[in-house]
Amino acid sequence: MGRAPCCDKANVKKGPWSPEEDAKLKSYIEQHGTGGNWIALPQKIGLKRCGKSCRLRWLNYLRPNIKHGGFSEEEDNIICSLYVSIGSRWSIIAAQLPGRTDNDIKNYWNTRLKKKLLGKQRKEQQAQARRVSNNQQKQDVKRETENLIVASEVMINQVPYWSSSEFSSVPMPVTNASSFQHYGLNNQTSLRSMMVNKLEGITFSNDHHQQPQQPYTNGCEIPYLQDQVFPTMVNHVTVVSNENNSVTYQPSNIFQGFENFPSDFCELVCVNPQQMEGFNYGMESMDMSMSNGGSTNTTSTESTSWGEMSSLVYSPLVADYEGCRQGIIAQDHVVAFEECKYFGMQMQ
DNA sequence: AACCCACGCAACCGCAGGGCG
DNA sequence: GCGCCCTGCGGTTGCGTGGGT
Repeated sequence: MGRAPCCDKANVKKGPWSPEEDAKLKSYIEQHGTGGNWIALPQKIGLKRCGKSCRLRWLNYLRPNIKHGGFSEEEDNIICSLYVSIGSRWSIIAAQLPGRTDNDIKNYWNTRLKKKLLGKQRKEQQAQARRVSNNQQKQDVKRETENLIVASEVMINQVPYWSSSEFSSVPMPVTNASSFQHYGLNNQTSLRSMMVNKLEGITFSNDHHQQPQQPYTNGCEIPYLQDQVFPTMVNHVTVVSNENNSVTYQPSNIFQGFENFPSDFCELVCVNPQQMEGFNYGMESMDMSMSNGGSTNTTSTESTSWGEMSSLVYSPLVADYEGCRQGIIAQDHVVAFEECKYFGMQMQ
């Protein structure tokens, strides 16, 4: 017993649409609308097409104000930043790009942007491999590799770090994809306003070398960056004991709920973990800490200043891409990404 | 000129989720 | 609560085309 077909496949034409079919469909919908029933539409028009096919044709091609090809640098930026933020949620990404369809963006990403970014990433890796020639750097690589192994094991086992007994008593912040829907964050404007609202009362510091404890309105504190090895997707929450014995919680894993987060990124993390440094909390103007493998140990002598981190404001994968770098600077096209990170911290 | 291959794009397929009886 | 129907979405496929040999 399979699912009933949506149409009589024997009497349905498949393949490319002819100009006549396009004209029929377009004129009918412009005059009568879809009637809320795509399945019945082709019969009304006299088209031997599946209703789903009609819908697709209309949405992706015949609909007014559709743009095809010729993606601008600005659109590239938006796509990159949103992909980093939410993954392959093409319909959401398309909603931020007037005149673009999810199918178009998906194709554009798969055929161009992905290759472009991965190509740059590989070049970076090769260049870095050449740079790693002195002993100190070799030691760094060894250390980071060890951390990668630990992180990779966790990722492979898919055991959320917060499920460990170590964190069992810690109220874990949760952010997931549905959070966006819950807050009606279906467009950039609402995302932005949401962010603005949430940021009220928060003081930002541009001097990342200071050690302020920026109080949050919800009582959460943002500790000074004390140590940093390399953050990974599994390395997002730390309990930090401060000098005054108060406890602060670090931001959450922003990918919770994004189980299908792009494999490209997993690949990149595994291949070149250090490249992912700063990926998660690279908010340029917020003091947020990185910590070591989710450990509560904050006594490491290794440290990375926010001055360094600010150069990794964004996923290096994307940051490698000049267009996206510009987008970061402009701060206009990374709203969703920042909010993903921000919600990871705020929605506790 | 013929063939091969890679690429880009349009379209298809299957699944998930919501609405409704 | 259950099942059916429909829509929407994301992944995948297949065809057309252009460049290289």
